[in-house]
Amino acid sequence: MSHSRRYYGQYCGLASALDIIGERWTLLIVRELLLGPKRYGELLAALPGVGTNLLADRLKFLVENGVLTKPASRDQGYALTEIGQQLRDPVLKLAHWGMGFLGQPGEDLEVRPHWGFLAVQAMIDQERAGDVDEAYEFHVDDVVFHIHVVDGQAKALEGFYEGEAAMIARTDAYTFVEIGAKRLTPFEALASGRLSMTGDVESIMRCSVLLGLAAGMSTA
Amino acid sequence: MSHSRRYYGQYCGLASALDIIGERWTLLIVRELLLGPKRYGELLAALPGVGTNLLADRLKFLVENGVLTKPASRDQGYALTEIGQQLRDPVLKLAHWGMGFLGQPGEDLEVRPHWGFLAVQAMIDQERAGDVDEAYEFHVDDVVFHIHVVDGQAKALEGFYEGEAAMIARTDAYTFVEIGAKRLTPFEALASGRLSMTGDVESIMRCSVLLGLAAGMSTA
DNA sequence: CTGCATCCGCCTCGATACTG
DNA sequence: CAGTATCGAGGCGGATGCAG
Repeated sequence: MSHSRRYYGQYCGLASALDIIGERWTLLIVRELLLGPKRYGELLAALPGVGTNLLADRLKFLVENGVLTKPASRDQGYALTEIGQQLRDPVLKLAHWGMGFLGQPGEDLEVRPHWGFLAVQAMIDQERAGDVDEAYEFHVDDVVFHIHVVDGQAKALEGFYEGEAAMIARTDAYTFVEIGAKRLTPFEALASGRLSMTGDVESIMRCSVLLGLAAGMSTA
Repeated sequence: MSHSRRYYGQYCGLASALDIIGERWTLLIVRELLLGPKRYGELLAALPGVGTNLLADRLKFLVENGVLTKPASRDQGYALTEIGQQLRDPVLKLAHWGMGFLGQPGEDLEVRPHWGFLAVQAMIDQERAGDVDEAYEFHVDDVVFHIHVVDGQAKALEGFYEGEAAMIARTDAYTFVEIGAKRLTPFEALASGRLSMTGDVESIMRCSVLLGLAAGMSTA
């Protein structure tokens, strides 16, 4: 029973938030669960380097504090509660901010295709959602997700779009994140064959604008 | 000389962000600097419990990574860079989320009046900014700040409003944060004399709505 | 085999003392 | 006033053990 966890002891919202999700690994656990419920083993696999005890501790603590729910049955997983889901917005904002610090692709950095799904959610600038009804589909390695723009609102969803996507982009996880980090422009990725896109040119432009990738391309 | 700091080693925006601002105390340092430049000693005073060496380490690291600038002259302080300022949004979102976890006022919890300024910024829901041009002034202990709503945009600013505020609220730091945490309604605070308000009733209502405090009051 | 608890070496943290 | 040096305590990471 590990009592006497380190608290900041400040009557302030931020300090209070950090008392819950400020410890090492915690927000990365949340990141994984933002993409859907996951079992203990799946989390362990998605978080290389985490200690098994530490993961168990974090999960217990988050359950106790109403951020997560325990697996209901054997074949389910930990899931975010309503309160936990409310971390989506701040986490995406942090992720967006952090993209500017992504280092060299290099060596021992882990990449997972489904992180691309989070990257896209982080990159979406709702203010730039045009007044159209169309979808952009992304195939990152073996993971598929899409953005559906309708009524001036852009939503990111897992899986294929139920209908015909106005654009389909195919790439690998590494290239995808690299584009998000603006270490690589979509144009360069296309030219080097690491990215392929099909669809309407104007749709591609609208998608680029939506994701803040339009710099360096001809302005629409 | 910080050797071999702990990194997550994931090619992901969130992990990358946490490599920069994920360590203990770092986001609280950012919180303080969001309210303006501060010197080493001021930070030390605003962060009870932080070690002097740790504060120095964090500051050096944040400067090296372009989040902060060193004090330009002796009588200035550390300041956020452009990149550092971009943490405002995610930090405010986190602070807002964390208000739900604020514990009992109790005993040894530190409170600072200027945290109320951050709390207000975190509570503002821009979507609910009405189509008016008015300001709400807050006097929290000896700290004064105000919200100015104009063109459907609400801005929080330090100091007095240059003009006549449509509402003036006076309270102490503890009560203020307690209201933000929704452990206390403005109505209860008024009744117990811990909060006093002057101004137009409709303006007070609009301010309450803007800050998400209208629940339990008559809907406008 | 999955899900977690226990143990241990190491590194970070927090407090104090010290220096420019 | 603004940091640096040092050291005990405890959180972290990896290996291992154990129950369902």
